[in-house]
Amino acid sequence: MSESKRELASTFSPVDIEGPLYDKWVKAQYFTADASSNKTPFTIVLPPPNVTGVLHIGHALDQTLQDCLSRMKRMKGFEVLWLPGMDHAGIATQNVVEKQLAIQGLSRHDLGREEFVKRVWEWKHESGGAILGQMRRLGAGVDWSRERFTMDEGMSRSVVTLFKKMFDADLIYRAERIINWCPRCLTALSDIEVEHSDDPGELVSIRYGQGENSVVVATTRAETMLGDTAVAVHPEDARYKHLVGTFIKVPLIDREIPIVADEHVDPEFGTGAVKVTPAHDVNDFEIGLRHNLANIVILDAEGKITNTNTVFDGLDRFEARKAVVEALRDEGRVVTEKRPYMHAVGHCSRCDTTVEPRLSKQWFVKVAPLASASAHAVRSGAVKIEPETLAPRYFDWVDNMHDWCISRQLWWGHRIPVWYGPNDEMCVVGPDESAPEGWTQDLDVLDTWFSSGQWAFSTLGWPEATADLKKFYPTTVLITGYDILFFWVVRMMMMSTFAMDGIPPFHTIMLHGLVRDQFGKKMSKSRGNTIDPLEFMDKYGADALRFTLARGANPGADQALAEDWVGGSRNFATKLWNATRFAMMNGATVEGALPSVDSLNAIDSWILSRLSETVSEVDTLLESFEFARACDRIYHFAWNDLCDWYLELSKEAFASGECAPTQRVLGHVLDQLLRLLHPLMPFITEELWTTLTSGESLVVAQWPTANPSHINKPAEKLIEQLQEIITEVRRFRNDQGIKTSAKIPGRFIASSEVSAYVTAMSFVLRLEPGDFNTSASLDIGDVTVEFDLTGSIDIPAERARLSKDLATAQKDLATAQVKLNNEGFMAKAPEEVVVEIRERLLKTSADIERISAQLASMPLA
RNA sequence: GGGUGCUUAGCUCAGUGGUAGAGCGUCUCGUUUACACCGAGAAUGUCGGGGGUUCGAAACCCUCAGCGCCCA
Repeated sequence: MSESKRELASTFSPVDIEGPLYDKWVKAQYFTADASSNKTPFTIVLPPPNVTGVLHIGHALDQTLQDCLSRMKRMKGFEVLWLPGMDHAGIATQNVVEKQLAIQGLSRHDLGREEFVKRVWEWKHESGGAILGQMRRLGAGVDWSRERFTMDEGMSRSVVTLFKKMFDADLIYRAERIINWCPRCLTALSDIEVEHSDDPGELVSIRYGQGENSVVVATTRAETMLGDTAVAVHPEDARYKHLVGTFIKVPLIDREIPIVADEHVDPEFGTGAVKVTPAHDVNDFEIGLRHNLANIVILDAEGKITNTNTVFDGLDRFEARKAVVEALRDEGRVVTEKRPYMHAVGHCSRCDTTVEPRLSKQWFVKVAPLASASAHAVRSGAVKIEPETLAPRYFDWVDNMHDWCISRQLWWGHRIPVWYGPNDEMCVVGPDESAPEGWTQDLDVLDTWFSSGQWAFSTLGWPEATADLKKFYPTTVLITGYDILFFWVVRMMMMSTFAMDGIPPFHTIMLHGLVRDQFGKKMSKSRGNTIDPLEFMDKYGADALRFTLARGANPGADQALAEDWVGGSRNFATKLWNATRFAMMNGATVEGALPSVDSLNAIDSWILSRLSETVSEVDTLLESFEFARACDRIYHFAWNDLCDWYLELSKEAFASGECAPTQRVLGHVLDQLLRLLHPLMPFITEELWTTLTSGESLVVAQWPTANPSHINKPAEKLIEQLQEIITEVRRFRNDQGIKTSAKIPGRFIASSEVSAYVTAMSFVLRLEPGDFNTSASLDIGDVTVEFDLTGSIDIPAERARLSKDLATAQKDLATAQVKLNNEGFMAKAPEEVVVEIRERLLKTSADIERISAQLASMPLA
């Protein structure tokens, strides 16, 4: 890959280098972790993407951050394991294959369960996991030798083992409850798979009963009245006290139902009386339990009215709703109708169908003990949430969790390891056990989260006591979006803590935000503002996309992303490319010892000082997950310090040939900078570094460390002075309309240390010293610059510039004076602040004097 | 309804007590042998409103307004 002294192409083309470099890294097995090493482990498990998914911009962000940390840790000498894989996404995957079958006019029932599952596996082998290839494009340095899938053999064993263990610990039970049912997917859903939105509906008030004993109830789901088994009022509600204990007739079906008193009825809502449909509403179900009400199921699995012996049987729930209201209106029972009436409606997170609360026998995880252990792990400090501002969200969730419905009426997934005997016996069958002859297995499968919740330990070989598990559990840090804190992170916490004898799955949970469009709006297909990371990688390179995402990643905060920003990062890559090219053309080298600090000029000393400061800052920032700020530091060091100033100030040395120390210093600075940037932009840094140093690979190179002996404040101060002088001269030239490229007669009159750098400055400023008659001069502090503008000086422009500077200085002076004249300030402000203000006063006074003199000596026109 | 976050330059965002910053965009000039995916220079903010604490507030406290997110 890296012949020494190879020249870099004049333009940088990401797509040409990225693929081959990634292949090189994988082939060299840099990403393969060694469980037998004695290095300190650093483990990250990749939040497993969905097997049906493609790489979206959120993955790109998530993986960029993980890759950045794991590459840095590898360079720091840790035994890094970043473990990849996918989950089997029960509903989503089944949907994909069912859609394919539908094209042939087939349903999964036509194939039968066994054949259908076989088809799903075939689909997975052929088309599943496109995202894994896309991760390679991004440069994700994961350990492919340890890739896992939630349905693979090892993980399946883990799932069955843990199910049994939890069952034996009374943490899993089967019960008839109201669950969220998707009438399209025909399966139960857990609470978190339901998304609520405020939708327009209709609030209908209906009169039950006759005359004085009638009661008006309000509902948005009129059709459920067919399943009503009570009317409930608040026990203290004077309006209804006399009716409690009496019976009333449900219209249309003429069923007699009791009027019951229940604390949970809100007397303020509607008329204060509510209809109770225990089989089709969670709250009503609770009321039903308290009052021994019958549960009458009036909707079938597909959401059609059933078993009511009315004309409504067979109607879809939404048609039935209209028809029921119509029939009630005909009977004069509709008191009021509010339309539109906004109310919260649950939707299936997979297909958006309105979810139906349904009474059904399902398997549940009893979460209370697990959730409290998970909460404790964070409260006790065993697990840290970054940024900690997001911890309250975590606690909100774990402290108020409902039992978790884990059974799904699907075919694709881990089949529940429970078998039933001929006389309603039941047993849980572990991995190496078999069910009694003639018994049949539960038809349902487990929620996908039940297996992905085990990701942190089952991927390492649990329940076997493997070397991986010993070396790499618990994992070091989990990096994921705050949006799945409740979905996945909490489940990992619960299941890991239980399975691994109380040891939580990670030391730190690092949460990042979501990627939004360039105006900060949420991306969605319907808005049409989605961003395809692959497209950006094609156009600007993976490094550019990564750097842009990392640069936007402020802790816990969402970030906006626009194509222009990615273009900007590409420009940064090109800048680095050209800077390295220029450096190599001028003999930059990493050979030999770095010259001793004392022997260096201030320019070389300064860049080494800035490098050390940058290395130290970036290291601290990355260790504390401050990706955005780390990127910013590197960007400004590379572009401003290195390219704008150091390279420019060194050009004179290169031109003169007296540049041996500078060649070595420049080689060192680039070497260190490329190392520092490698975790963020792995491809271009690798290409440049191997070319510059002939080293094997940055992936396994050592992470840079700050050198305290390189910190040189006097040199920094001096270079700042040079920068000020150069900037002032440039301003002057600009105001005088002199082209940047034009060489003009100019010389410095400087005492002090500055005088040693007048040649370098003259080179940068294109000033030619020599004998000439001064026609204009510029005072900058204690340095004067004289020019020969052959009489063509633009007086008004110069006067305007000086006047502006004068105004600024006068304003600064006034501010400083006010402070120093303030008794409170003088008495209470810390000494160093007072000193600072005094210095400011002196400097601005001197500036004012100088500028005033210049203005005074200037002709008026 | 409960909780929580945000409001700083045209846009997107940093900035947790001492003269307001970045990237992009805008304006002027410029093909100077690393780079026009560039260089030089410039403009732009009563830091959402009001009150308070403090010698000093974008930052701390109170309050109002607007926007967002999570949960019900």
